[in-house]
Amino acid sequence: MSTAEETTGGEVEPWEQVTPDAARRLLVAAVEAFAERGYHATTTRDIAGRAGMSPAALYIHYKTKEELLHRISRLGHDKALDILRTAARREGTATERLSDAVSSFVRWHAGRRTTARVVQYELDALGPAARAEIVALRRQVDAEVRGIIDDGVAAGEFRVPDVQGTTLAVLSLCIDVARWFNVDGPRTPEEVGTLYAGLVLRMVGAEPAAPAQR
Amino acid sequence: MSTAEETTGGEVEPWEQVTPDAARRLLVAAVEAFAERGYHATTTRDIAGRAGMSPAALYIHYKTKEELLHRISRLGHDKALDILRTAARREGTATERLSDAVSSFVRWHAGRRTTARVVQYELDALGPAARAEIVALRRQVDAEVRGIIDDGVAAGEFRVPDVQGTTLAVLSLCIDVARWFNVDGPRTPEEVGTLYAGLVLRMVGAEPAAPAQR
DNA sequence: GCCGAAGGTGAGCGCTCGCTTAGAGCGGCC
DNA sequence: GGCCGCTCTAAGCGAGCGCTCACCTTCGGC
Repeated sequence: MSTAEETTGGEVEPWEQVTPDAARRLLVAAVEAFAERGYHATTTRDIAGRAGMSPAALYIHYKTKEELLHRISRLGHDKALDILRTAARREGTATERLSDAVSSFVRWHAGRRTTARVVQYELDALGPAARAEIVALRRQVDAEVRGIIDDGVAAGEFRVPDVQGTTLAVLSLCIDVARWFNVDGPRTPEEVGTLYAGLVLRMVGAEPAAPAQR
Repeated sequence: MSTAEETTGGEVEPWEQVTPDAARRLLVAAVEAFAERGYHATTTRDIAGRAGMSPAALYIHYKTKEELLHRISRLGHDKALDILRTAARREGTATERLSDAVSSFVRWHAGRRTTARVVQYELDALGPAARAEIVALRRQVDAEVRGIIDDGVAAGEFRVPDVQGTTLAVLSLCIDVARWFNVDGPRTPEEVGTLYAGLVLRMVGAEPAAPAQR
Protein backbone atom coordinates (compact mmCIF):
# COMPACT_ATOMS: atom_id res chain seq x y z
CA MET A 1 0.00 0.00 0.00
CA SER A 2 2.32 2.77 1.07
CA THR A 3 5.42 3.06 -1.06
CA ALA A 4 7.35 4.34 1.94
CA GLU A 5 8.32 0.95 3.32
CA GLU A 6 8.76 1.89 6.95
CA THR A 7 9.35 -1.20 9.02
CA THR A 8 11.21 0.34 11.91
CA GLY A 9 12.61 -2.94 13.17
CA GLY A 10 15.15 -4.19 10.66
CA GLU A 11 14.81 -1.05 8.65
CA VAL A 12 17.10 -0.46 5.74
CA GLU A 13 19.58 2.36 6.23
CA PRO A 14 18.01 5.14 4.22
CA TRP A 15 21.22 6.70 3.02
CA GLU A 16 21.80 4.41 0.06
CA GLN A 17 21.47 7.37 -2.28
CA VAL A 18 24.63 8.91 -0.82
CA THR A 19 27.76 7.97 -2.74
CA PRO A 20 30.59 7.18 -2.70
CA ASP A 21 30.76 4.73 0.16
CA ALA A 22 33.14 6.81 2.28
CA ALA A 23 30.87 9.84 2.01
CA ARG A 24 27.96 7.77 3.25
CA ARG A 25 29.92 6.36 6.17
CA LEU A 26 30.89 9.88 7.19
CA LEU A 27 27.31 11.06 6.92
CA VAL A 28 25.97 8.19 9.04
CA ALA A 29 28.67 8.87 11.62
CA ALA A 30 27.72 12.55 11.66
CA VAL A 31 24.04 11.74 12.20
CA GLU A 32 24.91 9.62 15.21
CA ALA A 33 27.26 12.18 16.68
CA PHE A 34 24.96 15.17 16.11
CA ALA A 35 22.02 13.28 17.62
CA GLU A 36 24.01 12.25 20.69
CA ARG A 37 25.79 15.46 21.53
CA GLY A 38 24.39 18.16 19.28
CA TYR A 39 25.99 19.85 16.29
CA HIS A 40 28.14 22.34 18.15
CA ALA A 41 29.43 19.80 20.67
CA THR A 42 30.48 17.41 17.92
CA THR A 43 34.01 17.67 16.55
CA THR A 44 35.08 16.83 13.04
CA ARG A 45 37.65 14.50 14.59
CA ASP A 46 34.83 12.61 16.29
CA ILE A 47 32.89 12.20 13.06
CA ALA A 48 35.93 11.01 11.13
CA GLY A 49 36.86 8.66 13.96
CA ARG A 50 33.42 7.03 14.00
CA ALA A 51 33.72 6.50 10.27
CA GLY A 52 37.15 4.92 10.71
CA MET A 53 39.00 7.66 8.90
CA SER A 54 41.46 10.45 9.58
CA PRO A 55 40.13 13.95 10.33
CA ALA A 56 41.26 15.26 6.96
CA ALA A 57 39.23 12.68 5.02
CA LEU A 58 36.04 14.52 5.89
CA TYR A 59 37.05 17.46 3.75
CA ILE A 60 37.46 15.38 0.62
CA HIS A 61 33.73 14.71 0.56
CA TYR A 62 32.31 17.78 2.30
CA LYS A 63 33.45 21.36 2.16
CA THR A 64 32.64 22.11 5.80
CA LYS A 65 31.07 20.56 8.86
CA GLU A 66 28.01 22.65 8.18
CA GLU A 67 27.60 21.11 4.73
CA LEU A 68 27.28 17.74 6.43
CA LEU A 69 24.46 19.05 8.59
CA HIS A 70 22.83 20.65 5.58
CA ARG A 71 22.87 17.39 3.60
CA ILE A 72 21.46 15.45 6.55
CA SER A 73 18.76 18.02 7.16
CA ARG A 74 17.80 18.14 3.49
CA LEU A 75 17.57 14.37 3.08
CA GLY A 76 15.67 14.01 6.35
CA HIS A 77 13.11 16.65 5.47
CA ASP A 78 12.66 15.12 2.03
CA LYS A 79 11.92 11.81 3.69
CA ALA A 80 9.53 13.31 6.24
CA LEU A 81 7.67 15.20 3.53
CA ASP A 82 7.47 12.05 1.42
CA ILE A 83 5.90 10.14 4.32
CA LEU A 84 3.26 12.81 4.85
CA ARG A 85 2.51 13.20 1.14
CA THR A 86 2.01 9.48 0.74
CA ALA A 87 -0.53 9.46 3.54
CA ALA A 88 -2.23 12.68 2.48
CA ARG A 89 -2.73 11.64 -1.14
CA ARG A 90 -3.96 8.10 -0.74
CA GLU A 91 -7.64 7.56 -1.29
CA GLY A 92 -9.92 7.32 1.74
CA THR A 93 -11.74 9.58 4.15
CA ALA A 94 -10.00 12.50 5.82
CA THR A 95 -10.18 10.54 9.07
CA GLU A 96 -8.32 7.62 7.53
CA ARG A 97 -5.75 9.85 5.87
CA LEU A 98 -5.07 11.86 9.01
CA SER A 99 -4.73 8.70 11.08
CA ASP A 100 -2.35 7.27 8.50
CA ALA A 101 -0.34 10.49 8.29
CA VAL A 102 0.11 10.82 12.05
CA SER A 103 0.90 7.18 12.72
CA SER A 104 3.48 6.91 9.92
CA PHE A 105 5.01 10.31 10.73
CA VAL A 106 5.31 9.35 14.39
CA ARG A 107 6.71 5.92 13.52
CA TRP A 108 9.47 7.63 11.60
CA HIS A 109 10.28 10.08 14.41
CA ALA A 110 10.43 7.24 16.94
CA GLY A 111 12.06 4.54 14.84
CA ARG A 112 14.63 6.79 13.20
CA ARG A 113 15.02 8.95 16.24
CA THR A 114 18.67 9.85 15.70
CA THR A 115 18.00 11.24 12.25
CA ALA A 116 14.80 12.96 13.31
CA ARG A 117 16.55 14.61 16.22
CA VAL A 118 19.16 16.18 14.00
CA VAL A 119 16.57 17.17 11.42
CA GLN A 120 14.19 18.79 13.88
CA TYR A 121 16.49 20.31 16.48
CA GLU A 122 19.65 21.47 14.72
CA LEU A 123 18.01 23.85 12.26
CA ASP A 124 19.46 26.91 13.96
CA ALA A 125 23.00 25.72 13.37
CA LEU A 126 22.58 26.18 9.61
CA GLY A 127 23.54 29.39 7.85
CA PRO A 128 20.87 31.72 6.47
CA ALA A 129 20.76 30.27 2.95
CA ALA A 130 20.55 26.64 4.01
CA ARG A 131 18.07 27.47 6.73
CA ALA A 132 15.79 29.24 4.26
CA GLU A 133 15.78 26.16 2.05
CA ILE A 134 14.79 23.93 4.96
CA VAL A 135 12.16 26.34 6.22
CA ALA A 136 10.52 26.18 2.78
CA LEU A 137 10.31 22.39 3.11
CA ARG A 138 8.72 22.78 6.52
CA ARG A 139 6.05 24.99 5.07
CA GLN A 140 5.21 22.18 2.66
CA VAL A 141 5.00 19.77 5.58
CA ASP A 142 2.60 22.11 7.31
CA ALA A 143 0.53 22.47 4.14
CA GLU A 144 0.06 18.72 3.77
CA VAL A 145 -1.35 18.33 7.27
CA ARG A 146 -3.47 21.44 7.01
CA GLY A 147 -4.84 20.12 3.74
CA ILE A 148 -6.10 16.91 5.35
CA ILE A 149 -7.70 18.82 8.20
CA ASP A 150 -9.33 21.25 5.75
CA ASP A 151 -10.75 18.29 3.85
CA GLY A 152 -12.10 16.75 7.03
CA VAL A 153 -13.80 19.97 8.05
CA ALA A 154 -15.30 20.43 4.59
CA ALA A 155 -16.59 16.86 4.61
CA GLY A 156 -18.13 17.33 8.04
CA GLU A 157 -15.86 14.70 9.58
CA PHE A 158 -13.94 17.10 11.84
CA ARG A 159 -14.99 19.95 14.08
CA VAL A 160 -12.00 22.33 14.28
CA PRO A 161 -12.42 25.97 15.33
CA ASP A 162 -8.82 26.93 14.52
CA VAL A 163 -7.38 24.92 11.64
CA GLN A 164 -3.97 26.60 11.53
CA GLY A 165 -3.50 26.37 15.28
CA THR A 166 -4.57 22.75 15.36
CA THR A 167 -2.25 21.91 12.46
CA LEU A 168 0.61 23.46 14.39
CA ALA A 169 -0.28 21.46 17.49
CA VAL A 170 -0.55 18.17 15.61
CA LEU A 171 2.83 18.63 13.95
CA SER A 172 4.39 19.79 17.21
CA LEU A 173 3.09 16.70 18.98
CA CYS A 174 4.56 14.38 16.34
CA ILE A 175 7.91 16.15 16.09
CA ASP A 176 8.51 16.20 19.82
CA VAL A 177 8.47 12.40 19.80
CA ALA A 178 12.06 12.61 18.58
CA ARG A 179 12.99 14.40 21.80
CA TRP A 180 11.55 12.00 24.37
CA PHE A 181 11.35 8.64 22.62
CA ASN A 182 13.62 6.07 24.21
CA VAL A 183 14.58 2.97 22.27
CA ASP A 184 14.94 1.05 25.54
CA GLY A 185 11.61 2.34 26.83
CA PRO A 186 8.38 0.38 27.14
CA ARG A 187 6.80 1.45 23.83
CA THR A 188 7.57 0.47 20.25
CA PRO A 189 7.34 3.06 17.48
CA GLU A 190 4.26 1.20 16.23
CA GLU A 191 2.51 1.59 19.58
CA VAL A 192 3.30 5.28 19.86
CA GLY A 193 2.05 5.79 16.30
CA THR A 194 -1.24 4.10 17.08
CA LEU A 195 -1.65 5.98 20.36
CA TYR A 196 -0.93 9.33 18.74
CA ALA A 197 -3.24 8.71 15.78
CA GLY A 198 -6.08 8.17 18.24
CA LEU A 199 -5.20 11.29 20.23
CA VAL A 200 -5.05 13.44 17.11
CA LEU A 201 -8.40 12.20 15.85
CA ARG A 202 -9.86 13.29 19.17
CA MET A 203 -8.15 16.67 18.83
CA VAL A 204 -9.94 17.33 15.54
CA GLY A 205 -13.26 16.03 16.85
CA ALA A 206 -13.43 13.04 14.52
CA GLU A 207 -15.52 9.98 15.22
CA PRO A 208 -13.32 7.86 17.46
CA ALA A 209 -14.05 4.68 15.46
CA ALA A 210 -11.02 4.53 13.18
CA PRO A 211 -10.05 1.16 11.74
CA ALA A 212 -6.40 0.39 12.35
CA GLN A 213 -5.54 1.08 8.72
CA ARG A 214 -1.97 1.71 7.68
CA MET B 1 20.38 47.21 24.18
CA SER B 2 17.21 45.59 25.43
CA THR B 3 16.65 46.07 29.10
CA ALA B 4 15.84 42.96 31.05
CA GLU B 5 12.50 44.41 32.17
CA GLU B 6 10.44 42.06 30.05
CA THR B 7 7.07 41.50 31.66
CA THR B 8 5.50 39.17 29.11
CA GLY B 9 1.88 38.93 30.17
CA GLY B 10 2.29 40.91 33.35
CA GLU B 11 4.77 38.40 34.67
CA VAL B 12 7.59 39.58 36.90
CA GLU B 13 11.18 38.69 36.04
CA PRO B 14 11.60 35.51 38.04
CA TRP B 15 15.24 35.91 38.92
CA GLU B 16 14.87 38.27 41.84
CA GLN B 17 15.96 35.51 44.21
CA VAL B 18 19.42 35.48 42.61
CA THR B 19 21.89 37.72 44.43
CA PRO B 20 24.10 39.66 44.28
CA ASP B 21 23.07 41.89 41.42
CA ALA B 22 26.04 41.03 39.23
CA ALA B 23 25.35 37.33 39.55
CA ARG B 24 21.77 37.91 38.44
CA ARG B 25 22.82 39.99 35.45
CA LEU B 26 25.19 37.24 34.38
CA LEU B 27 22.49 34.63 34.76
CA VAL B 28 19.96 36.60 32.72
CA ALA B 29 22.60 37.15 30.04
CA ALA B 30 23.35 33.43 30.00
CA VAL B 31 19.67 32.55 29.59
CA GLU B 32 19.42 34.82 26.57
CA ALA B 33 22.61 33.52 25.00
CA PHE B 34 21.85 29.85 25.63
CA ALA B 35 18.33 30.26 24.24
CA GLU B 36 19.58 32.01 21.11
CA ARG B 37 22.55 29.88 20.18
CA GLY B 38 22.54 26.84 22.44
CA TYR B 39 24.80 26.05 25.38
CA HIS B 40 27.75 24.71 23.44
CA ALA B 41 27.73 27.52 20.89
CA THR B 42 27.72 30.17 23.61
CA THR B 43 31.06 31.48 24.87
CA THR B 44 31.77 32.74 28.32
CA ARG B 45 33.01 35.95 26.71
CA ASP B 46 29.59 36.40 25.10
CA ILE B 47 27.78 35.96 28.42
CA ALA B 48 30.06 38.38 30.23
CA GLY B 49 29.80 40.88 27.39
CA ARG B 50 25.98 40.84 27.47
CA ALA B 51 26.14 41.49 31.21
CA GLY B 52 28.53 44.40 30.61
CA MET B 53 31.46 42.78 32.36
CA SER B 54 34.86 41.34 31.57
CA PRO B 55 35.19 37.60 30.86
CA ALA B 56 36.91 36.98 34.18
CA ALA B 57 34.02 38.40 36.21
CA LEU B 58 31.92 35.35 35.45
CA TYR B 59 34.19 33.16 37.53
CA ILE B 60 33.78 35.26 40.66
CA HIS B 61 30.12 34.21 40.86
CA TYR B 62 30.10 30.81 39.15
CA LYS B 63 32.68 28.08 39.21
CA THR B 64 32.14 27.00 35.60
CA LYS B 65 29.94 27.70 32.61
CA GLU B 66 28.10 24.48 33.40
CA GLU B 67 27.20 25.73 36.87
CA LEU B 68 25.39 28.61 35.21
CA LEU B 69 23.33 26.20 33.13
CA HIS B 70 22.66 24.08 36.19
CA ARG B 71 21.36 27.04 38.18
CA ILE B 72 19.14 28.16 35.29
CA SER B 73 17.79 24.68 34.77
CA ARG B 74 17.10 24.18 38.46
CA LEU B 75 15.28 27.49 38.91
CA GLY B 76 13.31 26.96 35.70
CA HIS B 77 12.16 23.50 36.65
CA ASP B 78 11.19 24.73 40.11
CA LYS B 79 9.04 27.40 38.49
CA ALA B 80 7.46 24.98 36.01
CA LEU B 81 6.67 22.52 38.77
CA ASP B 82 5.22 25.29 40.89
CA ILE B 83 2.89 26.34 38.07
CA LEU B 84 1.62 22.80 37.60
CA ARG B 85 1.22 22.16 41.33
CA THR B 86 -0.80 25.33 41.79
CA ALA B 87 -3.19 24.25 39.07
CA ALA B 88 -3.32 20.61 40.16
CA ARG B 89 -4.11 21.38 43.79
CA ARG B 90 -6.74 24.07 43.46
CA GLU B 91 -10.28 23.01 44.11
CA GLY B 92 -12.54 22.21 41.16
CA THR B 93 -13.31 19.37 38.80
CA ALA B 94 -10.54 17.46 37.05
CA THR B 95 -11.65 19.13 33.82
CA GLU B 96 -11.16 22.58 35.32
CA ARG B 97 -7.85 21.67 36.90
CA LEU B 98 -6.47 20.11 33.70
CA SER B 99 -7.58 23.09 31.67
CA ASP B 100 -5.95 25.42 34.16
CA ALA B 101 -2.75 23.37 34.29
CA VAL B 102 -2.33 23.22 30.52
CA SER B 103 -3.17 26.85 29.86
CA SER B 104 -0.86 28.19 32.56
CA PHE B 105 1.95 25.77 31.68
CA VAL B 106 1.68 26.74 28.02
CA ARG B 107 1.51 30.43 28.86
CA TRP B 108 4.80 30.08 30.69
CA HIS B 109 6.47 28.19 27.84
CA ALA B 110 5.32 30.79 25.33
CA GLY B 111 5.70 33.95 27.40
CA ARG B 112 9.03 33.03 28.92
CA ARG B 113 10.21 31.21 25.86
CA THR B 114 13.90 31.94 26.27
CA THR B 115 14.01 30.44 29.74
CA ALA B 116 11.82 27.50 28.77
CA ARG B 117 14.02 26.74 25.80
CA VAL B 118 17.12 26.44 27.91
CA VAL B 119 15.29 24.47 30.58
CA GLN B 120 13.75 21.97 28.19
CA TYR B 121 16.39 21.56 25.51
CA GLU B 122 19.79 21.86 27.14
CA LEU B 123 19.43 19.05 29.66
CA ASP B 124 22.00 16.89 27.88
CA ALA B 125 24.71 19.50 28.36
CA LEU B 126 24.65 18.93 32.12
CA GLY B 127 26.96 16.47 33.83
CA PRO B 128 25.60 13.22 35.28
CA ALA B 129 24.98 14.50 38.82
CA ALA B 130 23.20 17.69 37.79
CA ARG B 131 21.22 15.86 35.13
CA ALA B 132 20.01 13.29 37.66
CA GLU B 133 18.74 16.08 39.90
CA ILE B 134 16.79 17.67 37.03
CA VAL B 135 15.39 14.34 35.83
CA ALA B 136 13.96 13.81 39.32
CA LEU B 137 12.14 17.13 39.04
CA ARG B 138 10.75 16.10 35.67
CA ARG B 139 9.32 12.96 37.19
CA GLN B 140 7.44 15.15 39.66
CA VAL B 141 6.13 17.24 36.76
CA ASP B 142 4.90 14.07 35.09
CA ALA B 143 3.28 12.88 38.34
CA GLU B 144 1.27 16.10 38.73
CA VAL B 145 -0.28 15.84 35.29
CA ARG B 146 -0.87 12.11 35.59
CA GLY B 147 -2.59 12.75 38.91
CA ILE B 148 -5.12 15.11 37.38
CA ILE B 149 -5.86 12.69 34.56
CA ASP B 150 -6.21 9.83 37.03
CA ASP B 151 -8.69 11.91 39.02
CA GLY B 152 -10.68 12.71 35.90
CA VAL B 153 -10.88 9.07 34.89
CA ALA B 154 -11.91 8.04 38.40
CA ALA B 155 -14.60 10.73 38.45
CA GLY B 156 -15.92 9.62 35.07
CA GLU B 157 -15.03 12.97 33.48
CA PHE B 158 -12.36 11.58 31.15
CA ARG B 159 -12.17 8.53 28.91
CA VAL B 160 -8.47 7.66 28.59
CA PRO B 161 -7.35 4.18 27.55
CA ASP B 162 -3.65 4.83 28.22
CA VAL B 163 -3.10 7.28 31.09
CA GLN B 164 0.70 7.22 31.06
CA GLY B 165 0.91 7.58 27.28
CA THR B 166 -1.60 10.40 27.28
CA THR B 167 0.25 12.18 30.10
CA LEU B 168 3.42 11.97 28.07
CA ALA B 169 1.67 13.38 25.01
CA VAL B 170 0.08 16.25 26.93
CA LEU B 171 3.39 17.30 28.46
CA SER B 172 5.19 16.87 25.15
CA LEU B 173 2.64 19.11 23.45
CA CYS B 174 3.08 21.85 26.06
CA ILE B 175 6.86 21.67 26.19
CA ASP B 176 7.30 21.85 22.43
CA VAL B 177 5.66 25.27 22.48
CA ALA B 178 9.04 26.61 23.59
CA ARG B 179 10.53 25.35 20.32
CA TRP B 180 8.12 26.90 17.83
CA PHE B 181 6.57 29.88 19.61
CA ASN B 182 7.47 33.15 17.96
CA VAL B 183 7.09 36.39 19.87
CA ASP B 184 6.50 38.23 16.60
CA GLY B 185 3.98 35.64 15.42
CA PRO B 186 0.22 36.06 15.24
CA ARG B 187 -0.64 34.45 18.59
CA THR B 188 -0.23 35.67 22.14
CA PRO B 189 0.75 33.26 24.93
CA GLU B 190 -2.79 33.65 26.28
CA GLU B 191 -4.31 32.53 22.99
CA VAL B 192 -2.06 29.52 22.66
CA GLY B 193 -2.82 28.54 26.23
CA THR B 194 -6.56 28.68 25.59
CA LEU B 195 -6.25 26.79 22.30
CA TYR B 196 -4.12 24.08 23.88
CA ALA B 197 -6.37 23.67 26.91
CA GLY B 198 -9.26 22.95 24.55
CA LEU B 199 -7.22 20.47 22.51
CA VAL B 200 -6.04 18.62 25.61
CA LEU B 201 -9.57 18.34 26.99
CA ARG B 202 -10.55 16.71 23.71
CA MET B 203 -7.56 14.35 23.97
CA VAL B 204 -8.78 13.04 27.32
CA GLY B 205 -12.38 12.78 26.14
CA ALA B 206 -13.72 15.46 28.49
CA GLU B 207 -16.91 17.39 27.86
CA PRO B 208 -15.87 20.23 25.55
CA ALA B 209 -17.81 22.83 27.60
CA ALA B 210 -14.99 24.43 29.61
CA PRO B 211 -15.49 27.94 30.96
CA ALA B 212 -12.72 30.27 29.84
CA GLN B 213 -11.13 30.55 33.27
CA ARG B 214 -8.90 33.59 34.00
C1' DG C 1 43.93 57.01 58.06
C1' DC C 2 44.45 52.31 57.68
C1' DC C 3 42.88 47.62 56.79
C1' DG C 4 40.75 43.53 54.97
C1' DA C 5 37.08 41.67 52.31
C1' DA C 6 34.44 41.71 48.16
C1' DG C 7 34.07 42.51 43.45
C1' DG C 8 36.26 43.79 39.43
C1' DT C 9 39.99 43.95 35.32
C1' DG C 10 43.80 42.96 31.53
C1' DA C 11 46.70 39.70 30.05
C1' DG C 12 47.39 35.36 28.84
C1' DC C 13 47.98 29.94 29.53
C1' DG C 14 47.21 25.46 27.72
C1' DC C 15 44.35 23.26 24.83
C1' DT C 16 41.26 21.93 21.16
C1' DC C 17 38.77 23.50 17.43
C1' DG C 18 37.70 23.61 12.05
C1' DC C 19 40.26 23.30 8.37
C1' DT C 20 44.64 23.10 5.07
C1' DT C 21 48.64 21.33 2.89
C1' DA C 22 52.15 18.19 1.00
C1' DG C 23 52.48 14.02 -0.40
C1' DA C 24 51.71 8.68 -0.37
C1' DG C 25 49.08 4.60 -2.26
C1' DC C 26 46.80 2.69 -5.99
C1' DG C 27 43.69 1.23 -9.87
C1' DG C 28 42.75 2.20 -14.80
C1' DC C 29 44.12 3.76 -19.49
C1' DC C 30 47.30 4.80 -23.18
C1' DG D 1 55.93 1.52 -18.08
C1' DG D 2 54.35 6.17 -17.37
C1' DC D 3 51.02 9.01 -16.01
C1' DC D 4 46.64 10.75 -14.18
C1' DG D 5 43.06 11.20 -11.01
C1' DC D 6 40.96 9.82 -6.95
C1' DT D 7 41.23 8.76 -2.08
C1' DC D 8 43.29 9.12 2.01
C1' DT D 9 46.93 10.35 5.78
C1' DA D 10 50.38 12.87 8.91
C1' DA D 11 51.36 17.05 10.41
C1' DG D 12 50.16 21.31 11.69
C1' DC D 13 48.23 26.42 11.24
C1' DG D 14 45.70 30.28 13.14
C1' DA D 15 41.95 31.16 15.95
C1' DG D 16 39.18 30.97 19.76
C1' DC D 17 37.93 28.33 23.68
C1' DG D 18 37.24 27.81 29.16
C1' DC D 19 39.48 29.33 32.70
C1' DT D 20 43.36 31.51 35.88
C1' DC D 21 46.32 34.88 37.91
C1' DA D 22 48.32 39.11 39.58
C1' DC D 23 46.74 43.17 40.60
C1' DC D 24 43.47 47.22 41.20
C1' DT D 25 39.35 49.73 43.22
C1' DT D 26 35.76 50.57 46.53
C1' DC D 27 33.97 50.75 51.03
C1' DG D 28 32.45 49.88 55.93
C1' DG D 29 34.54 49.40 60.63
C1' DC D 30 37.61 51.06 63.91
